[in-house]
Amino acid sequence: MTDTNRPPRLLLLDGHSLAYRAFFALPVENFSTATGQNTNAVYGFTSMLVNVLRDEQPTHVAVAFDVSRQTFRTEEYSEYKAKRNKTPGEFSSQLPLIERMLDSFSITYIKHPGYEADDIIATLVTQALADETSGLEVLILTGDRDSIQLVTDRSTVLYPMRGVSDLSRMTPAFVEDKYGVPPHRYPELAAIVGEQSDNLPGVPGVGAGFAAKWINTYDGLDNVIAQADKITGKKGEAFREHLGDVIRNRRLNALVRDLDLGIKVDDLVLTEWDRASALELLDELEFRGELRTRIMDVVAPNEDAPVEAGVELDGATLAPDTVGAWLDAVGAEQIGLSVRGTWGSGTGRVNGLALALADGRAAYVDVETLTPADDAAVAAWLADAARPKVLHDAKGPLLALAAQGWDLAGVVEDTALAAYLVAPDQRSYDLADLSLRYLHRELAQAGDDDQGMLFDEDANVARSAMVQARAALDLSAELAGEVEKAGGRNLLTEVEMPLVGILAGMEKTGIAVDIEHLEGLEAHFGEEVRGEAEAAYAVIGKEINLGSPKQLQVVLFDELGMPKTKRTKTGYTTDADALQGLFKQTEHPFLLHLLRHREVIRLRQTIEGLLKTVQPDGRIHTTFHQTIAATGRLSSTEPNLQNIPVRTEEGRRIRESFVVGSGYDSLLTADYSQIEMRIMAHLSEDELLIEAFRSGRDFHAETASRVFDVAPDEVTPEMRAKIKAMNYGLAYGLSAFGLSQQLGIDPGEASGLMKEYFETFGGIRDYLAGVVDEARRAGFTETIMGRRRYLPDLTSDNRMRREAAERMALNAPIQGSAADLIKVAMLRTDAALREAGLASRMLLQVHDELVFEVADGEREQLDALVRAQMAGAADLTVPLDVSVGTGRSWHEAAH
DNA sequence: AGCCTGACGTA
DNA sequence: CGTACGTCAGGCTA
Repeated sequence: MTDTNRPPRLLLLDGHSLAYRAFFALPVENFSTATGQNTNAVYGFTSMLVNVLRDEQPTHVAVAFDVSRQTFRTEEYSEYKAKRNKTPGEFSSQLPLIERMLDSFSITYIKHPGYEADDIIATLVTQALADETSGLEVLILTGDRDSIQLVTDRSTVLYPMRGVSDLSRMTPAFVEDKYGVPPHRYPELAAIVGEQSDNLPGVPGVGAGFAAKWINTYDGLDNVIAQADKITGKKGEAFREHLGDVIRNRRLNALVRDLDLGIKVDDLVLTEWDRASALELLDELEFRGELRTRIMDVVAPNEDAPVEAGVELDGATLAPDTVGAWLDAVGAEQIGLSVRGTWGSGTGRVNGLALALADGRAAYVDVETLTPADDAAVAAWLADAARPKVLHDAKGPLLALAAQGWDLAGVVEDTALAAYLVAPDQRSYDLADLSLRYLHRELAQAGDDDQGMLFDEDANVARSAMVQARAALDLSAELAGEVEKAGGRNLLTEVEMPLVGILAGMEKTGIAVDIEHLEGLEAHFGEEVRGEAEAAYAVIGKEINLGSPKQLQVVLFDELGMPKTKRTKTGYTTDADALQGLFKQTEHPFLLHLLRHREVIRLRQTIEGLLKTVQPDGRIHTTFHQTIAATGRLSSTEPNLQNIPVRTEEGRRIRESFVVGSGYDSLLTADYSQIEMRIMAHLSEDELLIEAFRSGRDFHAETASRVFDVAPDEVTPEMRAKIKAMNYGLAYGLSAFGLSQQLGIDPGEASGLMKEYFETFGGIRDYLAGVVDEARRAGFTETIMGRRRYLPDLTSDNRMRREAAERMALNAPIQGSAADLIKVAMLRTDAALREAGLASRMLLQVHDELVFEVADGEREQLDALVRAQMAGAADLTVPLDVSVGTGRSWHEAAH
């Protein structure tokens, strides 16, 4: 907890020297984003900064940077710092990122042409210490020893000892103890000894010990120089010989203390930081986990800064039998709702409900102590569509409430979905963040006594729930304009929000599992895992962990001397492709056992994972996430039912375990065929492609016949396979190299194939190029329904980043439009099921496929209904082809 | 314990 | 040097 009366403390950082240290301390290969931006220096610098902010609680902060290598020192002595390695580009590219990080923390950074960061720091220290009445303490965090001269009773240097975590606290006593001279004499000592890192040679053969002795004996370097002939021995001789160097060193290592920075210490007060832009940058840099949390915990708003009006919540836990009256008083006003409880795996419970209004009124309903009258009032209010409610992520609450026997209607805004449409790549509009901001303000306003209690006391469960309810309401207002601007209103109210109830239903229903069948498979594959492992050990004559790429590399490349495969960050890949390649070259039997071992252990793992998630009702209840995938797709977790094996025969046996539940007739699967290519045909308006789809014939064969200019019945399987790969790869931004890899043909042939393809389908070529151009211009891509994805990297100077963004720009409208389409299909199907009064139900969505459980006697009707609703989900220039199958299991229902 | 990496399953 | 996801085991660092 922060102390409002804490003493003023100025923290100064040498941005350049710290970042430079971090750059060499942290292995660059372990710190880079998916797009190739190195981040080790940003990471290390930020980590040091945040730790010091946390541990030292400064009130004022500034970061100084060097502008360039050219300073008055290099003018005076051209060799100054010349021995330093040429600054690597991997380092320089990170400096702007550090500046952006500081911007978002609202921390001032300062550069001054012709001078070094050290001089800026020295100037600020001098200013800060000049006013003796202010009581300002100074901390200097730097990796440059020149700053030791700035140490006084009121200013301390924090010097990183090794890596970026250990800081040595250099007080006057510490300096004197370590170097034998007081801080202000340190540069005199350094002048004699020299400074390797600045390429300032000192007196050969003279170390810190002798230098300190001379300085102390003669009272300062000036006197040592004046009485230089009194020093005897070889060292004295050397000193006299290198006197020029010493004098030059002393002149160069003196820090400039009177720069005109145009900034005062008072200007450096820490103010509230820009949370949204910080989060955005953390996302961009892919800083997750520990550092991210540390940043969020530490860089809190400062109480001295002007604070936005805190949330004024006038509310408490409602007394028995007063719930109805409270709700009546609210009437039809919009209300923020936060549900406390648990949900998932097909069940849930509610502990409490928090309600908040824009005018500050709030209430908490403790579900444990509800009277029957309260219960009825809550139930009626929740179910009343005319009482508008705002929630953040309504699906969980919906499930918890349903478990309690309560219906939820009148949800006018789900802020999690609104935020997703505004910023699908980010997690910036996080309700937890907004609530936390509010709680921090509450803490700042509350007395010191109850600060620590706010989070765990019972009353505070209610309090924080109400704050959260209010935060949802405020977030909704904050996002409203953004949603309009992003053109997402229609998607939000017509697609994403209505989908929530359907997903909740699917999760609650789950899918039945044949446990015995799964257990049989587990035993079967388990047997083979052991067999293959033994066979593999026998071949190489020892037992290793076959699941360890590290140990495998030793065996394959060192002991068996196989040719090196493609590089990974940590060595050479042992993935299935590479192992197959190695087998072709070496025919070593170990590889076959290893590959097979991988395959069966994976199958066994999948089965074990599934078995663990089967609930007491004999069904698996996945969780669908609606705000994860940047393109608009759903994702599925715990377990992921969108990646159940299907490609191999053995994999499909796992699909046999997903079966129709008791009381139902069968499973039905319905999927779109070539949905992405159809969308591409629609968006590109390529006549030939549209014609290919309208013909209703084998699409890949049809396109192959066009590309190779042969009659449809002369298309060979090879031709078809090549064009099929091309068709699928197009929407991903496939390169000639990638295509050649996949088809196992030479890059030249692949390149020729692509050229031929694009000449045949000119509309596709123009469309793909146009999509990227337009996205670069607008800053985002758009799907058929107007779902956006922002891609700022399209204008990046970094080729890797830019090209990665270009591939995303190619793919997002296509994958995203397909996502739009199947979401609409789900809504239409759900509505039609209800309209028709059918008991059949939707269970799963797998991107282009829906799985249903068919009620007795509804098979034909459901088949027709689903076909119609899926095919009619959009009106494209090409037909939407839907294939349907039914069977006892998911496998049998496939077609 | 928590995080990262490689490997691999799906559309 | 192909987009979008989630999960697992191994192994490193705290």
